[in-house]
Amino acid sequence: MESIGVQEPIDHESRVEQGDHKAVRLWLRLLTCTNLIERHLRGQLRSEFDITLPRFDLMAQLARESEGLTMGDLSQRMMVSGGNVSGIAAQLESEGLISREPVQGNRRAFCVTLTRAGQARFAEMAEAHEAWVAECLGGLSDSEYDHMMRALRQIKMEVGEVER
Amino acid sequence: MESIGVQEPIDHESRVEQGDHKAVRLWLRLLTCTNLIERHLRGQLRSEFDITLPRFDLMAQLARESEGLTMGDLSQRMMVSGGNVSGIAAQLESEGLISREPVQGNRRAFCVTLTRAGQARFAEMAEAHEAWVAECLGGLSDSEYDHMMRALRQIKMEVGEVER
DNA sequence: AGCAAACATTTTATGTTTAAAATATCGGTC
DNA sequence: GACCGATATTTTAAACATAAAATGTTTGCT
Repeated sequence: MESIGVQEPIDHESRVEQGDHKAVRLWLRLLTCTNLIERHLRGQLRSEFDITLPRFDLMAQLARESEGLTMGDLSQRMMVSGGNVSGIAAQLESEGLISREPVQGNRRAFCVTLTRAGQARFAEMAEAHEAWVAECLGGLSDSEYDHMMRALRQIKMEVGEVER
Repeated sequence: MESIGVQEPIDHESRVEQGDHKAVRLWLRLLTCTNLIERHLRGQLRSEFDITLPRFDLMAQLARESEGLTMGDLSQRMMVSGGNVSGIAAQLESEGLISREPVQGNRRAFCVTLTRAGQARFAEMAEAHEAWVAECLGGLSDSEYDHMMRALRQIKMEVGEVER
């Protein structure tokens, strides 16, 4: 016997119905797109570099700050909980890709930086990552790109206001 | 002592630098927005209804299909693995919000439906959920909304092509 | 009928993520 | 200098997520 529901390929967005309002429809499409891209990147990182997306993300933060970042900085920038960063950083440290050194004057904090090996490894990955993202998003025209950027900036602001 | 990096509010997008290309910049902004909204909804569902987002999502699928869905249908529509659905469904079932009954003619499959209690509970939550989403996305003009919807559809198609 | 392949689901092992509690440090106040 | 609230991090427990193996069912083929 067949599956009970529809047979076509289905995702968050396809199942929207009449009763749903515009905002919800947009939200589900946004969620679907982001999930699809994230899943793609995750798979590529795994198959090409045997690394997870969170680990790559942590290294990306450090690559942009040669001075290093504290655990709290990383938590904020990666938008994940502090406990999560602890775990991810522990793994990267054991692989020799990052180092955590005490901050003089504040014994609570660590200064996390990419090791030389980490820098080299990240450089490889970043190039591939950028190409993968371009495959997904590079097809937009300049105008579409600008519209998206503008709309997303506004959305970000509104969520920020709602949250307080 | 202060945090090592910048002091301003920071997220995925703010830390983009010159070297990054357009596609990456758009991707990070997309990711930031989706994460912010998802986090907001997750928190609201938790504080207002003491339910998690995955459980809400599963119930939302069922609410749209009064005939019920199989576990496989749910897995496809929620875009998560089958094993994951098993766990989430088990919890909802133990709370009496969904029921799983055998499908006549196919003893492998279950037909999962919302119980009467589940329907009532979901109706409350859906109304609040829609309002929360509207708070986040309702500020866009019709034109911006249309642009977003169109661009996202195209992105979805391109990712689909890349994936094969 | 017998058998292989596909299907629907659950189980298992592993890993991620969060919120909250625990630990330790810092800064200021009295 | 002792206390208290804020800060930085780690640990813990529970939920979530995946892939892969296991279980049982169905379908098609000979």
